[in-house]
Amino acid sequence: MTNVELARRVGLSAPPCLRRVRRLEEAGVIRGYHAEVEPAALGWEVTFFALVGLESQKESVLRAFEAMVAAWPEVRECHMIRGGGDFLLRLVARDTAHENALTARLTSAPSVSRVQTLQTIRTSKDLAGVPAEG
Amino acid sequence: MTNVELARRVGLSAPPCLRRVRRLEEAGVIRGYHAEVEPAALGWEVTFFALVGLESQKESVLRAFEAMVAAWPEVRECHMIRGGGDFLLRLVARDTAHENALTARLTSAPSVSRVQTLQTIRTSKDLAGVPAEG
DNA sequence: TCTGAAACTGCCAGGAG
DNA sequence: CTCCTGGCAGTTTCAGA
Repeated sequence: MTNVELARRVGLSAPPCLRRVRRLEEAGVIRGYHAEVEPAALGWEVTFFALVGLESQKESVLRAFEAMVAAWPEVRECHMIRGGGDFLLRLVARDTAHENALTARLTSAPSVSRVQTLQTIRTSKDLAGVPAEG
Repeated sequence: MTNVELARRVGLSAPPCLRRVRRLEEAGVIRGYHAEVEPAALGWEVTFFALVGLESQKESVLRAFEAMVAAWPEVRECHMIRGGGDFLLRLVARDTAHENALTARLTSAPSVSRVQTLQTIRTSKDLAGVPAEG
């Protein structure tokens, strides 16, 4: 969207509207801008999640796991879960074989004691970010 | 990013670069553009996931559940999970009390038999979309 | 290559603290 | 009185043909 279009929608002239956006960017409220792509069109047919349990809850072990998956491009998200030594990952794979390979790599990774894959059949809702002023 | 900046990065002049982008948009490879915002800055302090099990695997029940959470603004994602009658949700909440209320609403919703909340302690990786040509 | 439009920069005015 | 915020005008750059 152009700035003048945005200004028109919020009922403001263009320059102060642009200044507001700049302020939001510098304040970190707006972290950036992205193009939203179609995964299947780029050859990423499978999206799945993985619940990973580690053998230890030591901070060094947790950090090591996070560093490992940070280097895997197929891992898109890594969330530490309350309750001790568990992570929820979102991964993408080119096909089912690729997905199996990724799961195997996770299972055999250091300090990993348990891997539960959550394969998505269909996604009925997929919105980014948060509600617009709820 | 401006088109000329994009063209410079990919080593192309502006007009053909723009034509390529337009083709990707029309082909559906690029679904749209959006700003990435900081949830905490807008008052959404808590992000959590929920694994929801339903009492039935009947399609009508699944659709009814999807329709229900589609109307909840706090539910940002809803993925049906292979294995039968399970869903993985991503939710945001204003605070812990709000989170508890959302969990309670889920637990007491029609056809819901089980709710396991996955509260995120920290997120070490959070990338949108898919790898850029992996 | 060329034209219209949009992004951006000063400067000024008005209102709230 | 000062600061914040919005509007106006001019310049530069970009989008689109």
